[in-house]
Formats: sequence, C-alpha cells, structure tokens
Amino acid sequence: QGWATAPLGQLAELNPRHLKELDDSLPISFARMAALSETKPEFEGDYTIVLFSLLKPLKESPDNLGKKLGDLILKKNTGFFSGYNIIKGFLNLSVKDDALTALLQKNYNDICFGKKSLSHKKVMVEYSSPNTNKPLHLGHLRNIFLGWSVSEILKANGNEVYKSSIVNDRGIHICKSMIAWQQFANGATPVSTNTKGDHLVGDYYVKFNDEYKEEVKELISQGIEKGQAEKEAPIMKKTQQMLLDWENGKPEVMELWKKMNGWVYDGFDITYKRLGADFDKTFYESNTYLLGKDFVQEGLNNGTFYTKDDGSVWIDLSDVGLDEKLLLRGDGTSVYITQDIGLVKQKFEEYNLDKSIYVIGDEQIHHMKVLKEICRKLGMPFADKIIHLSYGMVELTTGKMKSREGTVVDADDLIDEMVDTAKQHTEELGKVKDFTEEELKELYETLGLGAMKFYLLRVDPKKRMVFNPEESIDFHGFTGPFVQYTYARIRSILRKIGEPVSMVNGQWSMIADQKLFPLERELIIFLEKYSNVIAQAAEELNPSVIANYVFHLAKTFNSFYTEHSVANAESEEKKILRVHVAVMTSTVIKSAMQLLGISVPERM
RNA sequence: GGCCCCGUAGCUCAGUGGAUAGAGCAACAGCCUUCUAAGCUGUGGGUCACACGUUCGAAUCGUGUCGGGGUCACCA
Repeated sequence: QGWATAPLGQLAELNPRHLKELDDSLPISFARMAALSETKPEFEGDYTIVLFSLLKPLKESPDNLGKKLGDLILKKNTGFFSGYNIIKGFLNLSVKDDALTALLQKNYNDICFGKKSLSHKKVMVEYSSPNTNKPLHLGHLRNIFLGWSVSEILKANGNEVYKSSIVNDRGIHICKSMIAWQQFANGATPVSTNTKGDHLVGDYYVKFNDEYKEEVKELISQGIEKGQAEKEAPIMKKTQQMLLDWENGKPEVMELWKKMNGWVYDGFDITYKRLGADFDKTFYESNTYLLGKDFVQEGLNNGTFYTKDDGSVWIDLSDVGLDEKLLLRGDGTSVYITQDIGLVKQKFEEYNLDKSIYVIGDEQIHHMKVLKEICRKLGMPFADKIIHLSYGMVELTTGKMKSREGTVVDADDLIDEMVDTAKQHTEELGKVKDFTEEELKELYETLGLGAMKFYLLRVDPKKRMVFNPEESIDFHGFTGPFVQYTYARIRSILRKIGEPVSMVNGQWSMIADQKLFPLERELIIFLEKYSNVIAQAAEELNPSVIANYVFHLAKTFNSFYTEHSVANAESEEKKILRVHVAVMTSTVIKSAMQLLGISVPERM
C-alpha cells in the first residue's frame, strides 16, 4: 500500500527534502510539506499539489516539476490516480472512478460499522457552572452546548472524558435572593406560585436589587453621601449578616439556603434534561471554598508567597507580565482564586487527569492565566495541563445583556420560542399529519433545539457573536433543520426501496466499474474527509468545524438529490451505488449532528 | 494608561501563506404529473478598516494608525 493509494488523510503533505530524490526511491514518506488539498471546482481534477514552495529547493520550473511529479505519481500509484494537469504552478490530480468506488467501500465499512481511534487520555471538561441565584440565560446556552459538544468530540477521538460543573452556591449574591424572599415572598414556593424554582429565586434576586436601589435613594435624600448610603442600606446590612450566619452554620439560615437552592436545582434539572446536558461530576462551591488554604502555607514556606503588614498573603507575578495577586485576605478568608487552586489539585489527583478543560467566557482569560501561573510557581506538575477554552460573549443587536436592565434572553423562554417556531413551520408545511401527539411533540423539540444548538455552535467559539432577538432563529439555509431535513429525505428514500443489509463483496464488484458523475465523485471525496474533520475539531476544541462540514455535506447531497434519482436510477448498478452513497451520507450526518448534541428525525 | 482579542458583501458568519475571496439571510428571476420545495438553479452585491513592509505570491505574516470590545478587585 503506497501513499498514492491512500486517501487524502494520509497524503496530507509532501516534503521537498525527499522530493530531491525524484525517482523510484520516492515512496510513502515524501509526504510532509507541500499541502495536498482538494481541487477547486472550477478546475479539472480532485486533489491538488501546490508546486511553488518546492520550486526553489529543487531548482525546477513549475512545468518541469509538475510533469516529473505527475508522471511519478501515476507510475508509483497502484491505480488511484488516472491523470493530471498543470496550471500555473498547480498540479491537479484526477482520481479513477473505480478507485473512488473502492474508497467509498472502505469508508463505508469504517464509518457505518464503526472504527475508532483510541488515544485514551483522561480529560475533564468543566462547563455550565451556574450561580444559584438566577436562571440560565443565552450565554449559558453557548457555554453548555460548547462544553457538551467538545466533550463528545474528544470522546469520538478516543479520550476518556469526564463532564463536570462547579456550582456557585454560596456567597453574598445567594444571600441577596434569600433575604428578599424572606422579606417579600410571604412563604411563596414554586408549587404555590406554579413557577419554575430557578425563576422564582431569580425573581427575588431582582427584587433585592430594586429594594436596595430604593433604600439607597432614600438615604441619599436624607443627606447621606452615596458611598456611605450603599453600605448603610438596611437590606444590604441584613444580607451581610446572613452571610456571616451562613458561614457560622446558623440552622435557620442553612435550612433556608438548602430549601431555596433545592428549588433552583429542580429548575436547572428540567432545563438540562431538555437540552440533553449531563454531568459526570458536580462540584459545589460550598464544599470547595475552603480548599486551597493549605497551599498558602506551602507557598509561604518556600518563599513563593509573601505577607503584607495587615496579614494578607500575595504572590508577585510581575516577572511573567502579570501583577501582584492577593491570595488570602487580612482576616484569613480566601478569595476566588485560592479556591480555584484547591479545586484544580483535587481534580487532577482524584481523576488522574491528562488534561483539564475549563469552558469559561473570555472575560476570564486573565484570571485563568494567573491561575495557571500560580500553579506553575507552586511547582504543580499539572500546571500546563490546564486549558481555558474561552468563548466570546453572545451580544444582542441592542447591546450587551444586562440582568439589571432586563435585557437578558432567558434560556427557557428561548427554548420555548424555538420549539414553538418549529411547530408553526411544521404545521404550515403539513407533511406529518399522521403523527401522534407524542411524536409531534418530540419532533418540535428535535427541530427547535436543533436550530438553536446549530446556531450557537456553527460560529468559532473564540469569537464574539451577535444574536438578534427580534428575528427568530432561521430554519432555512445554514441551519440545523436544513441538515435534519436532508437526513429525513434520505431516510425516506431508504424506507421506500429498502436499506442494504450489508455490503457483500459481490455487490461491490458489481458496481466497481461505473463511470461516476461529478456530484457522485464530489460526495464520495467529501465523505472521505469526515474522520479528519473530527480530528481537527478535537485538536482545535472547535465544534464549528463539524457544523460547517455537515452543512456542506448536506448541501452537496441536496444538489445530488435533485440531479440524480436513487430509487429510479438509470441502471441497477447506479441504484446500488447511490443507495450506498445515501446511506453513508445519512450515517455521517447523524454522527456529526450527534457530536453537536443534535438529534435527527426520520421524518419531518 | 499597560496587556489581550476583534475589524471580510446591507446583516450573520467561513476562509489564517496559494488559482477569479466564499456561504446563509435579505433582494430579484426561474424549477414541484417523477425518491419530502424546511429543497434546487441562476442574477446582482467586496478598496478583506487604513498605510507601509516581508514574499514568486498576503484577507492570512510583521510594524504603525484608526475604530470596537475585554481585562488589569481584599467581586464571583
């Protein structure tokens, strides 16, 4: 098996050093440097080698080198390429029809009957990580879809993945909801008000802010200076007292805290379940916030940390371009980053991780850099295995989302809206009138969530993105439902003519010698790329690579579908070939969409 | 102010050293007696923010300018 019979993946690059021996000794490994890519549709050929970078080291003209290389490839290959052309420094190679059919067969067996590479790294992906004082919003959705999808992509590349979440369940902001509930709710519960628990608690968090603002205004009108008023507002003083009571474990406070957090978890569970999000491990900040104090002592002992006059503990990171950072307050209490260090260590030790990925917004880039640097200075061996998968904020066309100004897009509301839009579209088209209530409900969820997940995952995670709440998310074009529709169409064909049970060799030899149409060739070559796409997505921790690929695949299939009939193909051989192309397309679509957390319907 | 990210069609985004810069939406014109028209085909739409540089070749790399955002908490 020479390199020239190998598909694109193994032919990825060519190396000028080996190319120097442009003769019979040039086999497999001359493959490192000049990119082999797909030929652009406007030129003849399937794969292209760009010759320019090879010209200088080899001291050849484009035409000479192209001819030499082209001839050599044809001579060396065992039946993969049929010919080549050279245009302005580009060597375009054409693949033989029967080689493509063989390629289809190979990939069909690999993909349809499962073949997985296994790297067996242990990876933890921490995502979602909500506060328990308000419901999930659009920003969380991007985080959740991203974290979940990256986890699945890593699994598909053979890693052992633990999905985790750290719940921010303590602190002054939690007490704010609690105080407001005590003061204004008259004992209202999710059941008594028929409200989802996280929303109920969130409402009191808003109520707190309203009341607080009122009280500050009142104090200022009495002639008290602003800064002072903000400290003196009665509701704020009560809240601070409650935080102290909580830390001292005062029974009534603990009871209220457990009760209200319980409501929130019930609410989150409903949303997570609907989204298909799941976690192998949930950490609670109430359990972890005291972690990390040990390291402070350790760091002090070995001189990494130092103490200031008031007893507070610091680290100086100015040698790596960062600032001084506080690790312990003068009163001995820890800050956020101290807890983080403790949790990092716990994670790596408990799970024996090779990598720990944090899905956190890009406003915390600095924080994560500091965390990593402190771990490094403390000599922790896993410091470099901490990876911050940062993603850009979702902005609205009307500006940023701000909870205080009521411009937050609530996750549950958005899901409902998308599912409802799916319902409207489906009813208008009227294609599934025979579905039961149950089946319809499931379809609407599949389509609505599919549209939403695809919308948020098709963009490079690192980039900020804009969401227009006025226009609902589309169901046409570069969308989840478009891809889902393509899948449903293929399933429809297969229901009609029957799915091939297995592809026995006899069948393959029967179809081996056909002349292929351009769209048939294009699909086979494009399907071939799938395993590379999964690998690339894992390497970049970027689901949008998959979203772009699967859209392009669906698009190509739809063109094929319009141009060529499967069921009424012009010959039995064509029919068999096309059925297999269709099955493989549907399998890849289903697999790719699954990696994005999107399911595909049999009919829509 | 220091550091980091971003600027591509009217809008939302691909493309990060190679051929004439691509999709989707929006606009316009076609295509359902034939496997699902949530589809397909076509048209119009670009100073790739700007300038200089490196290179056979730059949206892509470098420097500078302009514009937008983030961050530099005894907040989490």
